Parts: sequence; structure tokens; C-alpha cells
Amino acid sequence: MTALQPAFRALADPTRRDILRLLSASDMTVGQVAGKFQMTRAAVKKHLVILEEGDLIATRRSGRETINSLNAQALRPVFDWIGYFDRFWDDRLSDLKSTLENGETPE
Amino acid sequence: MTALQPAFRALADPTRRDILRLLSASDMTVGQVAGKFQMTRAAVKKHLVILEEGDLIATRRSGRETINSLNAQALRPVFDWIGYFDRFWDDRLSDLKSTLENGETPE
DNA sequence: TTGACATAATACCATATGGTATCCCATAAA
DNA sequence: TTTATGGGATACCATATGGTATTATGTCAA
Repeated sequence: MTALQPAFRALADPTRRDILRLLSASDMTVGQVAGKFQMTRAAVKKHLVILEEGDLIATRRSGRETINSLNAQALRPVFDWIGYFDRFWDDRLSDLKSTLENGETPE
Repeated sequence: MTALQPAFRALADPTRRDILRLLSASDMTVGQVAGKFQMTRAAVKKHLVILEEGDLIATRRSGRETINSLNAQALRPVFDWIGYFDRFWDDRLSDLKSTLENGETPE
């Protein structure tokens, strides 16, 4: 069972979504991430913990630094959950997606 | 500017996500939705208000009933926001999506 | 070894959140 | 015209959330 809740929870805060965008460009230490925001490093750290709980980022220690990296894979279940509703906002991508999910071949 | 925040906020609660699923099957009155959960009608009503603030549902009055209906269109910006990261979890759908977004033709 | 520094951990605070209970209003039905 | 019923509004409560300040810890460098 993919635990959707921690991921959805993590995505609910705009600062955390911004952090994910940052990390999509490059891995960053806690200090580097904190440098991008006005709030204290402690506050940013809390956000990083919540992102980690949602499995949206991974951390590794390098000496006295902690490097945060994006784990985009964990966004997949969220993407799919929302994708369930794509049948209600029909467009070409949606049609293609359904086709692929049914194992059919696009014309 | 598409206000993502109210939608992301609305999606952060599991009860609200369940409500969206329910409404994807059929429109429902407040009482009908409340009948699907253990909590009080007032609690469900609060969730419906938050979903409305996220523009994820629409309501219309019919006599003394209020009918709630899904507005899946509002999920589109959320889907797209997450879709930005699809380049990091490569699979065939992802590749196709990129191709389409670039206006190219799938092979 | 000692000092500086990147983090982590903790305590604390104000506000948001998810829930209940209660009361009120409008409308359908007797 | 009552009465019951679907729904909205309000007050209240416990806990979660997003933030600060402060203290402690491990590691790099002089």
C-alpha cells in the first residue's frame, strides 16, 4: 500500500513545494536550502523533515553536511491519484494516457 | 494566476479526497455525502466548504437541498504541477507526455 | 586541542485544523 | 398551520502546524 497521506500532506505547504523545485535542479545542503528562504534554518529543517516523511526527498550525510536530494518517484502515486480524474477534463493527453493504461496501441 | 494553494490544501485531507471520489460517481446532497462517513454532518460540511474554496466542487441549491458536484477541471493545475517532475521518473507515459507537450508527433 | 561551523534537538508560541454540540432557518409534508 | 427535515452558523475543544529562540553535537581547520 502506497501511503499517499504523508506525500499529500507534504505537498500542502507552498514552502515545501518550492523546496522540491529547488532540489529538482540540484542537491542541496540544509544550509543552502535555508538560504533561499526568509525563515530560520530551523523552520526550513522542519519542512525538510516533513518532506522526508513523505519520502519526497532523501538525505545523506557528508561530513558535517546533510545533503538533500529529490526523490521524484514518490510523486508518482500522487500523480496517479489525481490522474484518475483526468477522464473529466478530456484532452488529447488524457485520451492517450487511458489508451496506454489499457495496454492498447495509440493510432 | 491559478491559485494552487487552496487546491493543494483541500487535497491534503483523506476525507476530502474520498469525497472527491464519491462525487466523481454522482452528484450528492450534503446529507448523502455525510451518510458515507462516521463523523457528524457539520464536520463533513466543513470539508465541503474547503473543497469549494479549492474550487474542486461546485454547489447548487434545489429546494432545501444543496447538491454538490465535482469540478475536476480544478485538478488540472495540480496535476500539471506534479507533472513537472515526471522527467525524473521516466517511463513510457512520461516520454509520450513530453513529446506531446513539445508539439511533436509520437513515432 | 581548540575554535568555528553545519546540523540536530528541544522548548515554546500563535494560529490553523478537524472535530463536536447546539441553535437557527427555510422548505416540504402532515 | 404545524411539524419534521435538510442544511447553515456559531461556539467550543484538542491537537497539528508553522514558526522562533536556544542549546547541544559532531566535524573540519588552524
